[in-house]
Amino acid sequence: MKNKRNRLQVITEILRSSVVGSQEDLLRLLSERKLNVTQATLSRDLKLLKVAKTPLTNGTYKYVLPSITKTISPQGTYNHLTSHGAVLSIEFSGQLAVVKTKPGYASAIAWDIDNKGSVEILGTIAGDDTILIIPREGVSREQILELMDVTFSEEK
Amino acid sequence: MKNKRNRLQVITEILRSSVVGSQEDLLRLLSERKLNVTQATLSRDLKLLKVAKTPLTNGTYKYVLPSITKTISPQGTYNHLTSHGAVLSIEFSGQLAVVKTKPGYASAIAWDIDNKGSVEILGTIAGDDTILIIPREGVSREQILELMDVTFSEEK
DNA sequence: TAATTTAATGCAAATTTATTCATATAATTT
DNA sequence: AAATTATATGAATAAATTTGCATTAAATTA
Repeated sequence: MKNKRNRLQVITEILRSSVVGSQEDLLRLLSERKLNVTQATLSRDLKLLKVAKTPLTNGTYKYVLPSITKTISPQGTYNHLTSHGAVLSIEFSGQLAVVKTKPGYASAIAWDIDNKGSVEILGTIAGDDTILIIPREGVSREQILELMDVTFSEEK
Repeated sequence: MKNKRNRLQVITEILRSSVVGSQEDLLRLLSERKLNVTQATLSRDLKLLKVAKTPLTNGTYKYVLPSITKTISPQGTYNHLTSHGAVLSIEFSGQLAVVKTKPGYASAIAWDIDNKGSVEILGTIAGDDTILIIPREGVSREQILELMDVTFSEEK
């Protein structure tokens, strides 16, 4: 149904603010907020959000969210972009964007990005399977995502 | 018995260098190295080592070591690291770290860094004798140095 | 609008992981 | 050294998680 987006959001909020050790616990916390799903759905949600289960020093476990920026549009543009082709993921660190590609594809893709001639992007550096994008100052992450989406959705 | 210490060591080495998605897989990899235990023991070992199970983008899972390896934490500076071997220097510029290596070594070393699977590092780009390391947001220079130290001081 | 495709979800089975209980080995104490 | 205590481990089992299949709702297309 259409609660998914919201549910994912609530899950990240919960995991950010409390120690949850099992999917059943999470299930309870969700139902307290009137979100009723089954544990199976939760398993899929956590997989989607890339939430890891990690042991704590006190002998229990905790579900932990991937570091900060990853959750931008879990379903939106960037899946679109990564679902097909050689671009595997895009993540951000500060002003920079890091694009992961299939091995060997990076320079080819970087060329595409460069030749798009967007003012938003100052330049790129490509390795074998990684591209570093240096955006111009003041350019937002969303703008970059948008740009990448446009750049790569054409050729699908 | 008294193989425990050794076994834990081997487990960390395996997890550091390959993608392991289940305890059964790990079981197999261990027995290839003549270490035969049951899954129960493995579960305890992983708990002890605080190894987390995290979903990957490709739909599978991976066991990842905690990033701050407190078990072996040599506080030796990085000349420890650079004193022998192919890594010549590490310097920082803004958020980025630049590693200088002997000519030709960069990609090999970058591979090691990548396969350490540390959350702190978003990705690396290697040329011939230079590696660019892109740390995740909020990661300090000290953390990177520490990480590099652990990665390269241990076995080599 | 009807037909078709796609996405979300529950249920139940399968798989994976954690734990209980029993036992053996090593370490410590008397 | 014997007795006691602590640690490590396997076998079996329990608990937790993941997945295949079926179904329904939503979106898309004809």
